[in-house]
Amino acid sequence: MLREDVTEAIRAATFQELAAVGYGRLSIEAVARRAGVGKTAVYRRWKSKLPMVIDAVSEIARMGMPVPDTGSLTGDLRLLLGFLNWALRHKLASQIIPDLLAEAARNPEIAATLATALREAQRGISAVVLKHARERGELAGDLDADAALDLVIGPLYWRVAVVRTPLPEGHLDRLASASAAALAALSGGPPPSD
Amino acid sequence: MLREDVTEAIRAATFQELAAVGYGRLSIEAVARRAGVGKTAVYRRWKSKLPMVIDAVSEIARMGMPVPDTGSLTGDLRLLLGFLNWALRHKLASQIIPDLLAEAARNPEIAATLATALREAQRGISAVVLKHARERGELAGDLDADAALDLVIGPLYWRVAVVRTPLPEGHLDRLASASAAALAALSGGPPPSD
DNA sequence: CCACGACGATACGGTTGCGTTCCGACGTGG
DNA sequence: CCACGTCGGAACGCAACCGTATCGTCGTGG
Repeated sequence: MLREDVTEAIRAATFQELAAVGYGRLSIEAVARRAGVGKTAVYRRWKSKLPMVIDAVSEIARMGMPVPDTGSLTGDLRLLLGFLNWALRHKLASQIIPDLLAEAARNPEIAATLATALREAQRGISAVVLKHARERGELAGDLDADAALDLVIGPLYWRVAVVRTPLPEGHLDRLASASAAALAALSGGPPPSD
Repeated sequence: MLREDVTEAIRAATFQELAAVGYGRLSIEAVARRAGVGKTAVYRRWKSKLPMVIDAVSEIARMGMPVPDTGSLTGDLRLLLGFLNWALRHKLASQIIPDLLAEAARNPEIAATLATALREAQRGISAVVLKHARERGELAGDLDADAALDLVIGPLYWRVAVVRTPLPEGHLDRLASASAAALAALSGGPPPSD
């Protein structure tokens, strides 16, 4: 009974509004205005702005990250970093993600949504990549998966979404091999002797 | 002529309000209310909320990060990470910093303030630590200082300020040695052979 | 062909914050 | 002792947004 094209227009407007003013300042009036619909259409779908935003985010978060399998840990990491860089550089995402992550510190529902939408997917991929590396003998077995994820994602997120400085040529390649070395050191240090 | 205790009360209230509702929702009325002063006292000092926030942030950002010199790269990194962890875990800072960093993507003045307040200090310390490590022969000479900073700060910031998961016992120690390995790999890879 | 329901538009009263103005109280310096 | 400027408090008109209600329109299913 609800028209899907209207729903989609509202979702798109929600993203643009989130990027423009952030969750804190986001107003349903502005979303409806931008979507070219009446406020009625919005309130008919969601009770307030929180479920509206959560729905929009959940919708987009089904974009699956590809699971890399290049044959080497450094190569897998390079693909992951490339994808992450591509996603974070998209204009809307680079504004919205840090904003929602900051808001998640105040809002448990947003935190839960982002946790399932972003981090669970990351975790699954990370587990596969690490398992392959272990099978190849590139890593020892006793690796903390969370810490490994920090070491791979942290530097690029910090650079792209926080510092927002352009990446020099070849940066992702160097980052991938540096992260591989960090993982090796973390896993007990078989290849690098320290 | 302006009473300094009032100014300080407003600054403190600004931080608490920033942590509670974020920059987007921060209102001068709420700050004055929380500080127990009249709106007059605020407008007498700053023209609007942007200069008020910038002044408060600039004020607090004079907290110098200590320059570590433990005799080893891993030890220096461990001290840096310990300080960063301590700062980021403070209740107000952990809410305010991600919020302002997200807002900085929209607001050049906030971006500039944070850049000088946070990143210039980091950069100076990073330069000293890397110089020491080079003199000790722990790193090769051709190291990109920005990339090095990403590798050290990124994982911890991601974990503490974004994921917000408790750090297990010994995590900072492992992170410090893993980061040292990453820096070695990045600098051309003399100690770890790759 | 008709009833139903979603649609955009408009208006409503209520709340919040803006930035300004005026007030009486206080305290400090001349 | 008096003038000045800051203080907290209150009120102002204005704007934005809330959530709800009420229109007439339009497309679809019965």
